[in-house]
Amino acid sequence: MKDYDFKAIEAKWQKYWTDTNYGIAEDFSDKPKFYSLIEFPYPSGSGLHVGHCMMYSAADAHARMMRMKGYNLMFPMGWDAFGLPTENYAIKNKVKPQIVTEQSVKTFKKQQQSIGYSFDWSREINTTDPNYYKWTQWIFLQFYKHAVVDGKLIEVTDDDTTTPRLAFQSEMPVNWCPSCKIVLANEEVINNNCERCGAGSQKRKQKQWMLRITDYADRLIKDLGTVDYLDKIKTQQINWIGKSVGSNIQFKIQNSELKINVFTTRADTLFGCTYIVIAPESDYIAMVKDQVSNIKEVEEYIKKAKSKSDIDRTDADKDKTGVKLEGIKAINPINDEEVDVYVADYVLASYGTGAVMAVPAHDDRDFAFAKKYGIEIKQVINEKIATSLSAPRNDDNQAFTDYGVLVNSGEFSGLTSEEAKTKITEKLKKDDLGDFTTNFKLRDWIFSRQHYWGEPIPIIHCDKCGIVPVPVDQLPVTLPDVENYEPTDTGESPLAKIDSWVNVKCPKCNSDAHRETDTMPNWAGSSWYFLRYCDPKNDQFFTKPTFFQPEIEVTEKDKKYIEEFKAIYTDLDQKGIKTWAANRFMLNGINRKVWLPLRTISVMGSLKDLPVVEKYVIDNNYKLETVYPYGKLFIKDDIRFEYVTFEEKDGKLISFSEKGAIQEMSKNDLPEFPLGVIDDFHYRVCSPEYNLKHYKFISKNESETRQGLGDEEKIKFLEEWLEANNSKRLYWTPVDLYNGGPEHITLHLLYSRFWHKFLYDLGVVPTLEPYQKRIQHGIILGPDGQKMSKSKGNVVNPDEMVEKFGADTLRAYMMFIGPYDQESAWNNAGIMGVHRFLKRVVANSEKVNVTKDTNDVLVKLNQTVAGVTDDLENFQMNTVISKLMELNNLFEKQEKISTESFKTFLQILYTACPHIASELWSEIDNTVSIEQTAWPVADEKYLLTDEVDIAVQINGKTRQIIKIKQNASQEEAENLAKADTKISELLNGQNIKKTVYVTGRILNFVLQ
RNA sequence: GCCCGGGUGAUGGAACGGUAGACAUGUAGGUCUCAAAAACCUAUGAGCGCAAGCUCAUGCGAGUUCGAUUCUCGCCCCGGGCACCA
Repeated sequence: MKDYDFKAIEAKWQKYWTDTNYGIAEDFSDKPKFYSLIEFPYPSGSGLHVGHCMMYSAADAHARMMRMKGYNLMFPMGWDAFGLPTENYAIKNKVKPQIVTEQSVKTFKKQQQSIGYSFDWSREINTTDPNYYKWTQWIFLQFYKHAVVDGKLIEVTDDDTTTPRLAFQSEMPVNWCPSCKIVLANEEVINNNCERCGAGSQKRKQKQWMLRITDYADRLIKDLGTVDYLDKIKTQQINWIGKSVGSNIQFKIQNSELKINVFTTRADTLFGCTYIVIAPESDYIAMVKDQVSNIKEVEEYIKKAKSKSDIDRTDADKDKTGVKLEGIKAINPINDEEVDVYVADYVLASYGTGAVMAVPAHDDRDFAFAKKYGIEIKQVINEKIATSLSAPRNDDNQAFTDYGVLVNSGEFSGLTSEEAKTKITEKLKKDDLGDFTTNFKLRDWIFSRQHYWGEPIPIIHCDKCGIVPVPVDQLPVTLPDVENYEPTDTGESPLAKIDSWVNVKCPKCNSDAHRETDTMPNWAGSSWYFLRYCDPKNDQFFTKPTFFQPEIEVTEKDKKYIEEFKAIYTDLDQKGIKTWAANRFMLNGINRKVWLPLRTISVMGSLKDLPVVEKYVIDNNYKLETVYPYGKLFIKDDIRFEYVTFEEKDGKLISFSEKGAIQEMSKNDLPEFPLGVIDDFHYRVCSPEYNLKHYKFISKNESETRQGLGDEEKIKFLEEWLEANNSKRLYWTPVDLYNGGPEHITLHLLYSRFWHKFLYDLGVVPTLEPYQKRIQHGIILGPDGQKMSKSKGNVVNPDEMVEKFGADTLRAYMMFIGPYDQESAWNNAGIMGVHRFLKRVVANSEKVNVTKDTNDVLVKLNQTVAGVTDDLENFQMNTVISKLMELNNLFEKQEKISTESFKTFLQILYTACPHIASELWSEIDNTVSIEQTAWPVADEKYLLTDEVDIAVQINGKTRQIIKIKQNASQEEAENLAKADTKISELLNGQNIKKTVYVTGRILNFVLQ
């Protein structure tokens, strides 16, 4: 029997892939592009984790299939190498972090290559490479040089000190980790402890660089509607941003000019307000100080509150405390009632206005506080159902926090909460005592770190000129060599000690100045790395052109169409009908595919008077008729559009491609869009202006000077432009599939989406969102079901597994271990089973011969091809392997296996186990190597077999299995079933009330 | 408290509303061996039965259906995220 010498086989094929440049993606290929991105690792000294292997193995299998399917696939790898562990190692061992990083990268790369992942090594990037971080710094400078004003990105001149820049310095109470000696971002503080080392964090005030992510908060929520992420991921992002729509309401302070501004989402409860509360840190305290008679007591309380740790402050269960401000009263602007003012630490200074109106009857927190301090509880909302029994419920021991109908609210009594929120705020607005407003939980991003191993912030401080950005042509600002990497106790970065680096001349006035010594957090480099892969060696990466951004203007005509489509889609929604369409834009052969809801195309078509969707036939059996002339490009405003619509035929979606060829699509290929009523946002996505904005690739100046040109000339201009060196980025983006860990779905994903939107506004990236689709892998636990950790001694080392069982076994086991997105525990017996499977494959290869397979084998083979293709596309990796095992088990039972069948089996096995599949293939066929072959397609003929087993049921219970022609009629089936002795006995003499027959599945006799 | 997931044999897990438990592990018995390992074969949800077969089984309780692991409602438990965010 043949030996399975995996070591020799794997070495041989890994060398072959390197020699033949397998995995290197081609820029501007004629093939359709597919950008498959996996999160790049932090190269730690301890080497690759099996969790990495899980993601790489699955993504590599998918990538290899996509290449065989004819895609020009980019599957790059790089290193997110700035960060604390490296710095800490450097401090401890007195080694340069650069050296530590280099060694770790070497280890990682060697490990990845030993498992045979087909990364495009020609695009390898490293965030610590000055040629890389030059552009991280460039982006930072753009943040500094720009501001969002009235929803539009504008440039800010260097001497402008008033416009709120997107990167700015601020004296901030920051989270200080006394152990790491570092300022932590809010997001890095978990339960008041440092996310890295677990030490308790402290509050400190320090000047920090900040990024104004809050200016993008709304768009970060809205644009989630255009991408294909799991609901779970979308909700988590939405919750994190925490948008809250409400009102600001002003309470005048009696005998004073001062007004206290409060934020509330429940303006409808304003009549029930019996006191107001301000946060201990609030600036209002200083403003009212002189009028407060018990100011000593108040200051004492504030001091105490500030000294409490966040964990005590934010524990919702703890007893509420506070102090009344004696001597002052606030005036409720809706009814001019006097209410007391309290200071209490259950109100946060950092959210809203730092002050709230308290309505104890309708808010749990206010209720608890009012009970404790004996404050009046005034009922103003009744439950809708209980309107007739208008008895107040002041004695209950909880607040009624739902919406209802207003009572005791003057002219507003009888309104619903929803109505009253608007009406009350409108009235206040008239009196200049309130307005509608929106708040976010998301805070601006603290972007400074006081460490060595990060990108230097490219800023120079000059005594005369103030903050001066480093001129772009002087980038990168590189890290100097340092003797000692320890951060200073003053909270400054170790860079501050390097005089030769710090002291520079001001680029503006040439007088003495000094460099910013803070560095960036390690979220910086990872916020745009996927762009660099597209064009990793370009030293003019983010330069011209700036894209023209037209104003979005809604015309009367547009409004009419919005109404029209609102009606249509509301109707479709109510019927529970879902619609999809793909919209593909062709630009000089560059294929940009955007999946959009059908209505998008409709709206676009209508607005531009294009007959895309002309007729709807809406009845019980929904049918959509498209009359768009398929295959024809048309040109509008510099853009070549091409529509691809889908039609449902015989339960399958048929797409009409540009060449007029009909291509079948699986429904799974298309994301489902929730069909809600079109709002302003959907309109914007749908509007042609929006899409123009998306795909306009010429500079504003160019556009203005070229307005007189004909379409042909414009296209020519575009073609020329695309040949310019920036176009690789446009060719590859957006990322079609982004694969990563669950731990990154709030921070990294949010940050990189924010950067991308900013870059989009700058006009240097062509898409609104960086990632079209995001999936995530589950975590691999140790054999004991615990999280793997060195201290628990349950770490599985991938090197050992490769040594013991081979790379193919490890890869296949990583796919087989469990559902891709769920956590799974490592099982040593499990990997043995997979290894056994591969040994059996090798054994079966000896039975390959010129022979004809039985129908059973051909049926199973084709089912496997169809099933595995589907599973790989959906990352259902565990069933990919089990289906291969099933087929192999069937092969085992055969005397001989035909060459053709075995070759097909090897092609699909190749995705998971490329080494052994390549080897066995080369033994059978030396004319072409396996990775050059086209992905097999299941033969329909074998998917529908002549004979099938169907279940015969009586009253829904299976009583017999009979063999029957696949497409037998109900009559034939019934006769055959009744001829069966068991069935006939059971049916004997009984009345058949009804018969249900599902072709090829079941036959059910209902008796009685 | 709020928002997402998820509950199926001894175990990891499969099942377009249509034969529940594929595939793998484990266990038991067997073949081969002086013996063991490896490999291979057989059995393996529970209960009843000599057998044919029957009954019960997908967290619990209802509902829709000829038929529910799958859809709907209520409840219980587990995991993840957010959490005094007004």
